[in-house]
Amino acid sequence: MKKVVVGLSGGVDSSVSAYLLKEQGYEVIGLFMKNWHDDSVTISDECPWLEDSNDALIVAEKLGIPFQTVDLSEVYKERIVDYMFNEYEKGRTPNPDVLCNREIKFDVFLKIALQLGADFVATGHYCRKGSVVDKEGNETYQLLAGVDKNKDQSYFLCQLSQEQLSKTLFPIGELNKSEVREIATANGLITAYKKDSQGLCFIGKVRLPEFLQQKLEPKKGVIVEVPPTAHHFTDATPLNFNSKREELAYLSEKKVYVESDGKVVGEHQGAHYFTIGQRKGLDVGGTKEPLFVIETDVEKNIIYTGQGKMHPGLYRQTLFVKEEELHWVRPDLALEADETMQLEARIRYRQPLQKATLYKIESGLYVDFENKQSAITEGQFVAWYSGEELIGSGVIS
RNA sequence: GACCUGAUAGCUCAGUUGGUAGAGCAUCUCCCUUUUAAGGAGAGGGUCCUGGGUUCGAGCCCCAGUCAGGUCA
Repeated sequence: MKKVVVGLSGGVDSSVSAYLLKEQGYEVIGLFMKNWHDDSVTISDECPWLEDSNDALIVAEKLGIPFQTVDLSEVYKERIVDYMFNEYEKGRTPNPDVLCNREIKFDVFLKIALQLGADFVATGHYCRKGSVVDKEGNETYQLLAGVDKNKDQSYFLCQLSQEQLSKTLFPIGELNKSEVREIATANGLITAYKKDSQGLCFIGKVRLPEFLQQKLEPKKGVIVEVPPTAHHFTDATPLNFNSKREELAYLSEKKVYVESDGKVVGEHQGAHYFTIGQRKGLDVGGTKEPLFVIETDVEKNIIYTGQGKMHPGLYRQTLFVKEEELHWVRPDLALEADETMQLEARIRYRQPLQKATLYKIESGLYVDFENKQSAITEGQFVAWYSGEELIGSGVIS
């Protein structure tokens, strides 16, 4: 009998995952990860992890499976929280949950599971695992979107490797959320109607500026509004490029603003608390349309904004991923320099997939979108899909 | 120095023939969402520059003043 360790979070998804595995005849062990216990930074008043671990325990008892708790908060802080601070300090906008999957759930946690003698780990993610076998008989695993299109969480797993996928099961990937709740209800799992978790996994909902102030000191700077008539947007694009590379390099360039490109419209408490595309929190009124952040300069501590959702500063057609920040879930499909691939991609969770063309060069990969994208943000992950399959991902430069 | 225009929510402004005020933006809350954002819905918020006067009643009319911008000598 194959042995599976399920990460029981105290939510309905992982509860049902455990139930399904048991039904399928696996020997199931429930393991609760405690990764954070500083409640001072969370918005919710209670002590969420205590309640969650308790729910996880009750579910495990109901299912009659062994249950343990592991405290991974030390390594979580090192690999996730510190990474967050570092990224924000550099003016980038990290995605801690993508890292959490790569570094914690499918690394540290996976290793613990293997030490417990498990053949697999399982989670309550809405995604599926498939596989293809080549002529020599080598099996390559596929990361597929969850059947529930509204809940598909494949994006958060975009950094997983073949090694990690090989030891992973996603029991609820074929189900819709409503079906998951039905199963939970039908089997008397107390998590059946528990509200979906939100915010940073394990930490919960935080007010980001307050959270970041633990490490990043506030410092006053100016907010500049750049008019749509600024030269950055009106300069004619060169028509003749010597090569596709040159064109992509041009299209992927970030605009560089200086204070005199616009007028000072307000003051902020630190450019590193803001991200591109952000509207709330600028505290600048008096405009006809809302102001959106089009760029942050953490060196000079200036926030550049543009008026209206359609401001040209918000849009870019092409982005670049550095070679060292490029990851192929399907290494067998990895591009060689000068190769291209037409598929679809997204630059944030739940964004509808966008038609794009990948273009590989020695130093990295261009993702060239058919339509210009709003708020392409450094530090976030771009993930590309062929149909339902997530092929690869990378950090946006 | 004279004249003109303006002074209304945190900001930018609208306010009909005088009947105790509105819109956008901002802010807050909620919804959505296992990142950051975005998005959706709601809410709060005004000595209508000050002081007089006319009127049953003034943000709107009259007078004086203060401040801001402009024009002319």
